[in-house]
Amino acid sequence: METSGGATALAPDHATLYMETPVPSSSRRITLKDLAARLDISTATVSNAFNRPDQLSPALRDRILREAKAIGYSGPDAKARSLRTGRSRIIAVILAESLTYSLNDAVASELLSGIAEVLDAHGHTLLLVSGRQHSNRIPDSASMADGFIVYGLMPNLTMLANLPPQRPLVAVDFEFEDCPTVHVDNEKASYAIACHALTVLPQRPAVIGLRLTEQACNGRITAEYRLLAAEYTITRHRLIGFRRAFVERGIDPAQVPIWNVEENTFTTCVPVIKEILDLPKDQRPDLLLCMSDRIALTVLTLAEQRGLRIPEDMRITGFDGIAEGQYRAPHLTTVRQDSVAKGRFAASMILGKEPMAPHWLKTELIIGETCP
Amino acid sequence: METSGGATALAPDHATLYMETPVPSSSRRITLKDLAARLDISTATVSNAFNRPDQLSPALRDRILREAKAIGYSGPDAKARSLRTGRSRIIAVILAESLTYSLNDAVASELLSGIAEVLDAHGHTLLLVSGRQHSNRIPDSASMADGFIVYGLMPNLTMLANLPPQRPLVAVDFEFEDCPTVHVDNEKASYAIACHALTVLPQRPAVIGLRLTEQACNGRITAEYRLLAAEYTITRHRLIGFRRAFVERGIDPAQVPIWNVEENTFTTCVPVIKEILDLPKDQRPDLLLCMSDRIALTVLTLAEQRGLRIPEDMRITGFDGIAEGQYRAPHLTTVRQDSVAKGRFAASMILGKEPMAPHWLKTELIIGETCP
DNA sequence: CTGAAAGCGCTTACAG
DNA sequence: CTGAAAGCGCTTACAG
Repeated sequence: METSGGATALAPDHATLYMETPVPSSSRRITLKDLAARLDISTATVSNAFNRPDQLSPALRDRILREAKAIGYSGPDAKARSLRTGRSRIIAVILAESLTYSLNDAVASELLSGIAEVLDAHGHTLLLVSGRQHSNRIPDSASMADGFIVYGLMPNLTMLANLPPQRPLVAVDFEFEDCPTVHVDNEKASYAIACHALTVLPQRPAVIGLRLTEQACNGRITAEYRLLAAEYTITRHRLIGFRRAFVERGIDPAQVPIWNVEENTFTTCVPVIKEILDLPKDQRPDLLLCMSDRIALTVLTLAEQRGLRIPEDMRITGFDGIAEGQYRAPHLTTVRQDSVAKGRFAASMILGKEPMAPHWLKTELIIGETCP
Repeated sequence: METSGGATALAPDHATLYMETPVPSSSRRITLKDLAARLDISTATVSNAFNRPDQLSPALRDRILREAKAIGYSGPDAKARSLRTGRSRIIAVILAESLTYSLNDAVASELLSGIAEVLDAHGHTLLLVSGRQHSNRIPDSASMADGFIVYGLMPNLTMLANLPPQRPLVAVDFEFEDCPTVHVDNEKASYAIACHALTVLPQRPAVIGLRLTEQACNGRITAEYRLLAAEYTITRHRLIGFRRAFVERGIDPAQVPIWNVEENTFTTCVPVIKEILDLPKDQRPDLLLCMSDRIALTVLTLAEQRGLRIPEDMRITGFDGIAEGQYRAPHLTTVRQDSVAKGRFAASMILGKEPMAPHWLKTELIIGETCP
């Protein structure tokens, strides 16, 4: 008598039972073929029972489903099905940042929510991939995806070039070759918020940027730093918008100091902001245009701790319009970009519900008390 | 001459080229078999070139890889491989809450970070599934996963019963049959923080709980509500811990009012907290034990807006120890549970790096200025 | 309404 | 070090 692999110590006792009834032993997975054999019908019919109810009589279908339940067959194997049909019903989201950062960042989380919502509504599922740790290719398992949504400019574009061919690819917030992009007009939005902020003419305006420089710079951007070209970072577009507004108001952009933070997190922002807030009063900016809400909110927190009055002592603007900015008083003056909508749209494109074409979402100026 | 589907307008010009060299036309996907045929070697050897470098000479392998690149073959198809090997290298995380909630909740995000980090380090990938929308079974695509991490008690446990058999399952923060759980001792942690809070004896202690009742209740829990049994919610354990501390300090728990919120979000908490803060001064609690940091932080924000002094007018404690609670002054007094570590451990178990056995993580009392 | 047969693209003993 | 062959579990024209 052969023993089947994985049998427990009890197996021998049940051997005769197994010999009489051809139920596959618990060690082997039950397949559609087993089910067909037990019912003495073709595998095609069993397959139809699960996938095309209209292709067989209700009575037969019922018998099949009942028997499936009885022998513990939980439906066609997804791996086999995906090979056969060529589709996995999985969409991969490739994040330019680390997963840890992305999952804890409000903007990325909102984007993912929007994507997940649409995928879910269409029976698809979301696979999370970081573009950071893996150098040249996504992990093997991710290449099962039917399509790819790429969020943010990857440090290494060869990963995108190595994606399995002929599968849809949508870029979010950056341009990549001729693949369609979902994004907002960062320059226009920044120009708008700067124009609003400059209706009250500041004595000492300043900017806190996000990853603006070629070499890492967590602090004031001095002459020795070179700014990234606009195709490498959306924040460069925001800077262009700010500068255009400065010029229009008769302020020489070259005279406006720019600080930079390397990562959009509380921890990374704190030292830079402290440096600014601890400046002597006559050098401390009275207007701070921040390139994200996370930065602006951190300014707000630290400024309050120092007893600064907002907006009397310092006017502050953000960018993004995350929920947290509206949770507290004073409310943040900011530009809202609807990241959930961005995600929804990208997902709709990948699923073919929207044409694969560049798409711009509108932004909205939100005037709060930090810069009325 | 046959035209191949998907050919561009230029194709006819290249027809003779295609006829001379048997490169698969661009319309058909290139397979390992094609590559083997072109090199006149077996598919086994090509497969080995990608999967088992030690099984063939470096020279041959090099030739294979070079030719692969030349014809645009980007490696073995993941779908076929997963069928053949039986493994997908995908781990599904099933979230009891909606994806939108989970992605925007700090505790869930930290858990996911921890999971992603470990999966990534072992070449696995994370599939996100919500346990909410789908009634009885996970979406088909999710059943490709090699293992399942389930976070939080599902509204419908039959989904877990319908998971493909014989694949590892780890529960986080709840108990499910005999599958291993990663969790913290909520009762003990709550007892500890309540003991700390009660070292200063309050006049009017109160509790803000999270989903404590059988029927939805967003407000004060009155006699008509029944509390959920402890097996249905971890917050019930937290309440038990609080009550034990009350009793020890000579406070009758039945005299301590309990408010409840239905969801751990700013928006849902606000009306409940306003109700409490707007109580006449002599009825307003002077100690508020909150069952999450999100609740406690919202109390803090709204209390400050009303000009209440924290902790003089009201002492506040939280639960979870999310980063946001330490970003602002006053710092939150809370219990830190290391959700990242929880995620790491659950992922390690699923991958077989840790024994599949119940695991308790320690918690840590953090004493901030909201309840010194 | 049902079934026989081919084949999706790979990996893996196994033999040489 | 290399190759011939089986087969993972399904779905899909196609024929009846």
